[in-house]
Amino acid sequence: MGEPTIRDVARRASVSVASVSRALNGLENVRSETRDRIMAAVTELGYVPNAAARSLSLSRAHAIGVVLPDLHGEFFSECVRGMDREASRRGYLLLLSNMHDDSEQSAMALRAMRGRVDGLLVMAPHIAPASLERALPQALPAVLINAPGEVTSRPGLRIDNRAGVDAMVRHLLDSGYRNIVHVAGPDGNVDAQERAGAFRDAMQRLAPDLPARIMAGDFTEEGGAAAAQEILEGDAPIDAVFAANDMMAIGCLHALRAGGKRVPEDIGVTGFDDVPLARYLDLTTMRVRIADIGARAVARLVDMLDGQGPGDGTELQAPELMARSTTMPRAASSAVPRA
Amino acid sequence: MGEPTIRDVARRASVSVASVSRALNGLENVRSETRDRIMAAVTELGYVPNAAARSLSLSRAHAIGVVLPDLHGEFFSECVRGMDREASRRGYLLLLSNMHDDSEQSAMALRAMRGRVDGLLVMAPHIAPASLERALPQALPAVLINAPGEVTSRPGLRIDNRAGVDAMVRHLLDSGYRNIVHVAGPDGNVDAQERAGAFRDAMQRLAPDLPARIMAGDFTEEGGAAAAQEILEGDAPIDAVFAANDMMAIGCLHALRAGGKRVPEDIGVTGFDDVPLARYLDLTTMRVRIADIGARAVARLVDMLDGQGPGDGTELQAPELMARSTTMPRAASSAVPRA
DNA sequence: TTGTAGGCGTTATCAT
DNA sequence: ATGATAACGCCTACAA
Repeated sequence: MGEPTIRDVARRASVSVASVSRALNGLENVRSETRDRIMAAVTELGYVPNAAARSLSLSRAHAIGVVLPDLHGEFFSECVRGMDREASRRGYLLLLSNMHDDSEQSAMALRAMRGRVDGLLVMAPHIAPASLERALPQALPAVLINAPGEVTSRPGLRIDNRAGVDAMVRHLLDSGYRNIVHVAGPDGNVDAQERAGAFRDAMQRLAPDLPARIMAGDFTEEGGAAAAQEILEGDAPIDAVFAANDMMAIGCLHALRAGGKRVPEDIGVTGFDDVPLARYLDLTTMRVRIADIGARAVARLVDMLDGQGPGDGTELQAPELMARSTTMPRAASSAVPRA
Repeated sequence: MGEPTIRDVARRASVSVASVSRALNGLENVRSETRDRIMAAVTELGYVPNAAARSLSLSRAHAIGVVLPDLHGEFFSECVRGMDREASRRGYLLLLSNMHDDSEQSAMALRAMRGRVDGLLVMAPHIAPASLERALPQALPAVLINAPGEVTSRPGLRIDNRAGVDAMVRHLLDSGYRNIVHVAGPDGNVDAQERAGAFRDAMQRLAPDLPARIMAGDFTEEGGAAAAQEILEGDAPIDAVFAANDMMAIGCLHALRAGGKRVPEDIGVTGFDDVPLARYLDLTTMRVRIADIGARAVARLVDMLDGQGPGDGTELQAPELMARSTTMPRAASSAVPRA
C-alpha cells in the first residue's frame, strides 16, 4: 500500500470520491457536516492530492518551466531568484531545465516539460531566434528573456540598453568629460552590441562635435585592463572610459590608477550592471535590476495563462544610474547641449 | 483539438497504442518496419509524450523537488547551480519551491510536490529538525543540506566547519600568529555556532597555552568593522583575526588598515567561505565549494531512488585553505606543536 | 446534496 | 510481434 488516494478518504468518510473532490476544492455544494467528516479523514490518513493525476485531469499543472543556458552566472541566479519570488506569490512552481548548446538535447529538455508545465520562461541570449522558434512547442505560452532580436513572435523582456547607455553618456557629459571612449563587449553578445550601437548614437545625438571612440573588449577584467593600457600608451586625450560592463570597468580602473592616473579627476571610469563588486569599489555604473526582470516575466506569463493580459510585445526594463566616485560630481551649470 | 496523443500516433501508423508505447520506450519486441512507421507518424504529428500521464502510470516523475528558504543569497544560487548540473546529467528535472517561515505555507509547498517529484532536496539551515521531520512526507526520499543537528533520520550533507576551522587555526599558528581572536557569527546560525565551537577546540588542542578569544559578530561587513574597532581600542595584544565568514573579515580588514595597522605584518586577517570579493581582495580564507554540495546531494538522492546507494548518514564537505596575502607566508620552520 | 461513471494520456498485463 | 484493456488518481458531467 502506497500513499492514500482520494478513494481511501472517501471510504473512510463514507462518502463518494466526488464529494471528497468537491470538499477539497472548496466547492459550495457540500453539506458542512459532510465536509467535516471528509476533512477529518484527510488529516487522519495524511492524504495529499497527487499533482500528476490532477494535471492530467485538468490539463493544468500550475507550474512554469524555466529554460536557462548551460553557463549560468550571476545574471541567471538573480533572474531565477526574482522568478521564484513572484511564482510562489502566485501559487506556481518553477521547473528548471538547462538548454545545452547541443540543440538535440535542448529539444529533449523541452519535451520533458510537456505535461508538467503550463508555460515557459526562456533565457536564451545566444540562441538564434529562428532555431529557438523551432524548438519551442508552439502550443505552449512562452516569455523570452533577453532574446536577441525582435523577430520572434513571442512576448519578451529585455534590458533597455539604449536608455541605459543614453543616461550614462548624459551623465559623463554633464560631469564635464569630453573625450569619452566606450570599451565594448564581445561580438557574439547581444547586450554588448546594443550598448556599443547605443553609445555611437547617443554621442552623435548629444554631442555631435565630440569624437565617439569605441575599443574592442570581452567583458572580462583583463580585457578592461588591456584597454586601459592601450589608453595609457596612446596619444589620444581620453578623459573618460565607459566600459560595456562592470568587470571591464574594474579592470580599467585598476590599470589606470596603476598607470598614475587619478580617477575621477584625470579620467572618469564607468561600467554597466552594478554587480556587488561595483558598489563595493564605489564605481559609477548603471544598475540593472535583474531579479525584477525575472519577476516580471513570471507575472506576464501567468497573466497570459489566466487569459488576462494581451501579453504581446517586448517589454523593456530601464536601468538606473548609480553615480558614484569614479566620475566627477555633476557640475551645477553644464554647457552640454540637451537632446 | 489539443496536442496529439499516443492514440493519434497509433491511428496514423495503423497500429495499437501498445505498440507505439513500446516503440517509443525502445523495447525490443517491435518489428523494425512497424517501428519506422510509428516514428514517421510521431514526427509528422509532432507528438511529445505527456509527462503527467507518464508519471501517473509509472509512479515515477524523473524530477527532484528543491526546497529552499525564502531569502536565498549567494549560497543558494551556487547550490542550485550544482544541483542543476548534476540533475541534467542524470536526466532529472529540478522543481523549485521555497519554504517560508510560515510553517503552514511550507506544508502547502511540500504538498504541491506530491506526484511531481521522486525525492526532495531540502535546504533548511534555520528550521528546527523536529518540525522539519514533521513537515516532510515520510514516504518521499529526501536529502537534507546544511540542516542543524544530526538528530534527523534523513541522510544529509554539510560543510565540514570543524575541519575548516582546524586548518585555518593551524595555518595561523604556522604563520607565527599567537594572539588569535575569532569573530563569531550570529547565534541562530548553525555554521556560526559550529565554527566558534571548533575554534575553541582547535586552540585548546593545537596551542593549549595560548588564549582562545571569541568576540560576538553577525556575519555582516559592519559587524566585522565593529569588532576591529574594539580590537584597535582594546589593550589585548591581538595579532590575528579569524572571522567566521568573509564579509566580516573584509569589514575587519578595512577598519584595521584605516586604524593604522599593517596587514599581514602587524595583524593577520582571515575569513571563511571564499566569496568572489575575497579572492578579489586577496583575503586568506577557507574555500567552500557550495556547488559541489548541491551536485553531491543530487547524486546521493538519485542513487537512493535507483535503489543503489545505502544513502544513510551525514556526509561532510571539507573546505580548502586559500592562503593569500592577509596572512604572513608560512614560516619554513615552525615552532608550533602539531596535534 | 450526493453518487455513478467516463475521461485525461500512459504503461503494463494479458491474450492472440 | 501485436492488440485489447485495465490500471494510475483525479475531476466533472450527469443522474438521482
